[in-house]
Amino acid sequence: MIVSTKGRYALRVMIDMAEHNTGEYIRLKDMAERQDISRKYLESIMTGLSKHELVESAMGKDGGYRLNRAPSEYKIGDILRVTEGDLSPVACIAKDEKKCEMTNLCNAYPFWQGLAAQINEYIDSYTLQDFLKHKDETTTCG
Amino acid sequence: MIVSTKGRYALRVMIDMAEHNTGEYIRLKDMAERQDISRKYLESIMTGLSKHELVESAMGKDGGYRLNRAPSEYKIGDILRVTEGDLSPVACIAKDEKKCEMTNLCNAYPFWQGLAAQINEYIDSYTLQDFLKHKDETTTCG
DNA sequence: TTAAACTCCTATTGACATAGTAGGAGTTAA
DNA sequence: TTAACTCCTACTATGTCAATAGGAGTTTAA
Repeated sequence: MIVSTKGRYALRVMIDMAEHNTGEYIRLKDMAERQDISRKYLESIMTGLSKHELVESAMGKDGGYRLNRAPSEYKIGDILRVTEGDLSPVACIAKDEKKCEMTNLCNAYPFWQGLAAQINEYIDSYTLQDFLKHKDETTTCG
Repeated sequence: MIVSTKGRYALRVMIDMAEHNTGEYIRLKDMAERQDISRKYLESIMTGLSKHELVESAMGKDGGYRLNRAPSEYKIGDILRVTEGDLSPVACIAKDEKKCEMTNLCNAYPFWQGLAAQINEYIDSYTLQDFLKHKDETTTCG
């Protein structure tokens, strides 16, 4: 599995935020309820998104999270890469993998690189805007 | 990770068999040594490939495994799907997954379906023939 | 006919990642 | 000052991965 629950939740929540994008901070509690995700678990996801500056957070009463930029400025790839850490389809491609000593011998290596490129190209070809209900009809998702 | 060690080994071994494709049965021991894979672990991989009729096996002395058809008749996707079982990039797309009750609500679902389609298209666009050293130069991998 | 060389089958194991849970400390606006 | 939040660290149950282990069954050649 290339994208875990965490990544799927992150995407859903970001869509949720785009749909409720009034400029006000959105309460974590509300997002958790709408998306049927445990409040505690969603917390850890939002912290990650916030640290990577995909969202802004505000503490205290009337605090919460809000988007940083227009929905069309969020590539889905950015959201997934931040929450998942690594989207490599195979271990021997992953960044933190100690360089596979068979790389030069392995006929399959370029094949895996090509697959990774395909995947990143796809997920970077959509933005949050594409997931909004009243979106531009010229782009359809999937 | 969409493709585990098992799938990568399976591909490497199938390439190995294509490179030593004389019509004779190839000893598991030899493949394991050439590819630096544990004999016992490779056993379980070969059993799977054999059960799905991607290779033929012969027991007893001078037994082993051999390809069933020409290297150009093996789509990489077939090899990977058989050994990995499921290549879905996300759990909510997987065949054996109990149907996600949010499917109709979830704006992201078609996006994931599209990603799965991309991946399958890519891995089905190559065959074992593309990995042979003296291959036709018009197709290059990766 | 016997034994070598192989495939085939069913556990078992250690390591790691996933998907949360738990509890509380810190922050801010009303 | 207190309610309602975010933020932080640690813990746990479950499952999958990547093997390993041991032996049963099969076939061919000497």
